[in-house]
Amino acid sequence: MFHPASSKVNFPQIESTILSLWKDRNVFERSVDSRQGCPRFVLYEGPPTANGSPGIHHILSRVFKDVIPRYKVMKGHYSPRIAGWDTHGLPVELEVEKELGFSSKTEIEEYGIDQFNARCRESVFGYLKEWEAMTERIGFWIDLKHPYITMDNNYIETCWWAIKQMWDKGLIYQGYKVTPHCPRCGTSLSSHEVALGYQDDVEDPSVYIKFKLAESLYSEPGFLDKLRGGYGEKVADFAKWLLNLAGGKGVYLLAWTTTPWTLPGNSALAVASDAEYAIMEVDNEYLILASVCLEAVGLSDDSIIAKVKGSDLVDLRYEPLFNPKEFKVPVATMGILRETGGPSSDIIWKKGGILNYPVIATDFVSMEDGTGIVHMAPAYGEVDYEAGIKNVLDFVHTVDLQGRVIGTYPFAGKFVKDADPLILDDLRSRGLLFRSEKVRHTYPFCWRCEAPLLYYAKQTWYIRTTAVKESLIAGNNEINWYPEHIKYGRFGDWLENNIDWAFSRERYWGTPLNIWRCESCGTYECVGSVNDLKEKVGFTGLKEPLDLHRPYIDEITFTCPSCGREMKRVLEVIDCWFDSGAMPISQCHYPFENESLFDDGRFPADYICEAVDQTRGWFYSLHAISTLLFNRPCFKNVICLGHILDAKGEKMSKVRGNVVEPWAIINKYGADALRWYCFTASPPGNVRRFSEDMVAEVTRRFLLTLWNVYSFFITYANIDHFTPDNEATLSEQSELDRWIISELNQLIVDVDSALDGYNPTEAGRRIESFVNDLSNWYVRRSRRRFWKSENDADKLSAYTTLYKCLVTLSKLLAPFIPFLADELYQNLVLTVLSDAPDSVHLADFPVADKGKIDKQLDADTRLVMKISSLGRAARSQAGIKVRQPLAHVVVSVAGSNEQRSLERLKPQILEELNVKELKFDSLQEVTKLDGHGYIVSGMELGKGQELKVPASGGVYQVAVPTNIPSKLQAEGMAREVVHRLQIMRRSAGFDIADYINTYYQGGDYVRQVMETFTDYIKQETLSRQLGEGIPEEGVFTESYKLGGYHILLGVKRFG
RNA sequence: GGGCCAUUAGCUCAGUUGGUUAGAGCGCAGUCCUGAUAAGACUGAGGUCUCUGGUUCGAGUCCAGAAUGGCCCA
Repeated sequence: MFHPASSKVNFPQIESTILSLWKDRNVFERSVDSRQGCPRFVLYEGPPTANGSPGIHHILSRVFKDVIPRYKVMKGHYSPRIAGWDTHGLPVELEVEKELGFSSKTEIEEYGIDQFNARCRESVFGYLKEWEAMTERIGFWIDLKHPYITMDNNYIETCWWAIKQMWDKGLIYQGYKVTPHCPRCGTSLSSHEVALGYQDDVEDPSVYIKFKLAESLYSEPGFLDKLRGGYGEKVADFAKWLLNLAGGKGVYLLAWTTTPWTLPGNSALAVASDAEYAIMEVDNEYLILASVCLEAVGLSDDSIIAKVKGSDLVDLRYEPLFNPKEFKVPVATMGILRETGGPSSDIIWKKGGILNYPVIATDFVSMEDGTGIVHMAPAYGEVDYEAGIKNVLDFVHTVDLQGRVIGTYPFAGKFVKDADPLILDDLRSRGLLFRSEKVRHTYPFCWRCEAPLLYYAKQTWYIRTTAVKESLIAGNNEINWYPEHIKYGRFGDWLENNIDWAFSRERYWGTPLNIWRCESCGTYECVGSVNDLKEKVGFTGLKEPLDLHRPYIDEITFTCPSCGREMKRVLEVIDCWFDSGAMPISQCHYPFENESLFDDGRFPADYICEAVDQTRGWFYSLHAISTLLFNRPCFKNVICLGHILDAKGEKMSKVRGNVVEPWAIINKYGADALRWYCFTASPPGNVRRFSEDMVAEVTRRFLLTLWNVYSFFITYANIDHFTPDNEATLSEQSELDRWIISELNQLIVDVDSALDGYNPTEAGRRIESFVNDLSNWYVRRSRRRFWKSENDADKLSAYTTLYKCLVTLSKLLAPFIPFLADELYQNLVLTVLSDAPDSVHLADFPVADKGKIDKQLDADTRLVMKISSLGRAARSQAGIKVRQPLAHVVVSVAGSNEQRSLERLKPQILEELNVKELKFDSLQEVTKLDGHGYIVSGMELGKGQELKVPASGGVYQVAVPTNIPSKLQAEGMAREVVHRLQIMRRSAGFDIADYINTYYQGGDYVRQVMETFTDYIKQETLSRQLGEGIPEEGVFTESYKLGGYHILLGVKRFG
């Protein structure tokens, strides 16, 4: 006996039972261990940042991570799966800062780095629990007991080893560059972090500033001669000409900017040599700007006094808007670089500056926006900085790392964005602000704290990924991407445009950068392991228990091998993307342990899966580190998921309040429903709109259909005491059974190949369509076979067939909906076969018996369905219920082959359409029957009732007769009576297998029908007796009017 | 400004190398069937396959351009 399976089902409840069953029997561990010695299948878990609750998008990626290894295990692979947690980095620090109410690095340092990091460590564990609970609940099988944790000493040590490898290959360097800097977090961001934080439609000032030509300078005695000597005839003559032209009126160069706060740092103006510039007279002043920009700036051609080339303007001098000397900010002159031989190029700049304020020529001057004259602040722009080096400009820092204006400016102490209006006011009061507007554009913000990023020149550590660019690209060629377009699209493009990885962070909670520097002579050393460190001469400061984090690591010093003074660690920690990208080796503490990593199949991974935002995140950091260290990719296959939006197609965010709470969905519909939705609702690479309705729909459409088939089977199998017997060979298999078995084997082939090709969506949809056929054709057409009283070979065949389908389905579905699949398996298999594996997840994946695939039969059955569908339509049009038997139908098909096919499967059509005979005729003849005693359904009639005969195939017409012989009318009446009695049985609360006595009262016609069909009625309704006259007591009665005749029916439980 | 993806019924999605009348599910209206009943069948309404060109005997499908949306980059 199987355990009863009610058609009323509570999936979440079933799932909780299965969860405890898995736990009790250690099913996950055993599913892994039992495959030891088999070929490996390796999943790398991209570690989630454990500082927030898991969202619906995490569930999406986790179930996609789960389905493939589950499948591979059932296919005979050994697949230990190690969980991982990303514990470092700004996200964690920010959470703690929020708790403590901090808003700057100073506060953290006053609080104490040791305490601060201790809280970070704690905060990470706080979220682990919820993640573990969710992971378990959705059936994501991964070893949560032995996860890799990026903050573990061993993990850090491997990262150190990796950095040391790169250091030894000369791939690590320190650059003085302009980097995107977060003034709140006080650190630079890498380009992939910047990519995470662009915001559209940001409002910024759009201002046009007048830079006054340095007339006073030019009028100094002897200056022009000096110019002539230093810069040549042309420069001096042009200046002289220009001043004469202006005739004492002010001459201004007009420049445009959206960042007024950089104006005090200005030290040059750039023009395009080849462009034409116009000298305009406006309001009794002279303005210079590019001719093509006149219209955009709102100036008319009429005011043009003269036109010159950009190259003419080069080396003109102008007056600073704010003289740095006056406001006491540091100034240096750029351009003298000294190679120190170390990893860093020290830059020796002349202090004090030249303060010459020249016009320079560059090749990046845009004519799209602005005036064709670009304001240059070498400290606050990448191109500005490079132009500064090239043209020996002054380098003026007017802002500190918190983004506050320094010096003695009237707006000193303000955050740059707040200083903007004050700076503009100041300029306006001096008549230097030509126009001030607002612009909306895209601007980068910190991906965590949303502070506007400032481009800021400072020293940063880089990994020279550009050195291995060709290898990065070559390695990518070996990776299978799903969807495919990512490979040479988003990811490939990113590699083609590779730039060095700025990987140091001036922060606290992260893997400390393992570089020590002698403050005295500037010698650098990179330390590759804890032992390396301990062996250093003069080593000091290591405390037990070992903690490689700041501040403890900062206290470790050793003796400089060059000068004998003290080596101290540089203060940076590393980008947490480096942590996660190093996981292939760091999770194993390679090479300090697990040296066999590369020989035993643990590297590279067979499969990884994350959302598309990881293209420049984890996908890249994995690929970069692997290529830098081993010159090969570390993953073979990757599914790249699209983002999840809300039901309206809007991005989910806490601010909008449209975030889906995964627990609510799971508690209501169950994890399987959510999983099935994730797999089948839309292709994984696409953006998807999530809504609860969709989960409800897959539950109804698929899970409940499957459950109904299962529950139907259990109900009848128990009534008939059916016991599956694998040994039994079925001699007398019906066409229907052979068909569904053929479809089943085809399904196995298709699902296997789809999963093998990393396409769970296709696989799932195939299963859906099979279950639909199974339910709506096989079971529907087989109902009578299960219901009939004889236990004959046909009935046994039906049970055996449906059993086979359900058991196979449970195995095919195991990777997708692990709970329901096991529930089915437990009851269908384990209750009868005690020596079977005790979970479906320990079973082998089904193997197709291709010999049982009969494509002809499949096609023929499709034809039967098609003809039946047309027949039902014709009946419906004729208004004749299916319960009313008809003498025959006339059918036209494409040819004699199809006719033979239908003949063979005739019983299915006769029963489905409730007719006694199947007749064939030509298309034309069948069509003519319409309206002449028949209703015809099938091909559309074209205009003028002319049949449009297609060139080939699909010529189907079905004609049903509209007049019904009295004999058949009586039979229809009998079927109607059976139907009513069945409803009454149920209303009376009888069990499905209860025997009853049946009574009736009616006129002569009723009596005649009841007598003629006594046996039939008794058999269908499990009646021991069928008698006229209703007894007084204990009988459930109903009266009906059937076909114009009154009838009173009564049922009573037998015995 | 550049790149990638998407656009097919009210919604979610199929649509094979170009080939007869573009499909399914949900939803809506109606009818039917049913001891699978929290299902099922049939019918109906609902489509300028985003648009404009081009290639072709023939384009939802191939090519070019545009629009809208999403993502990524500058």
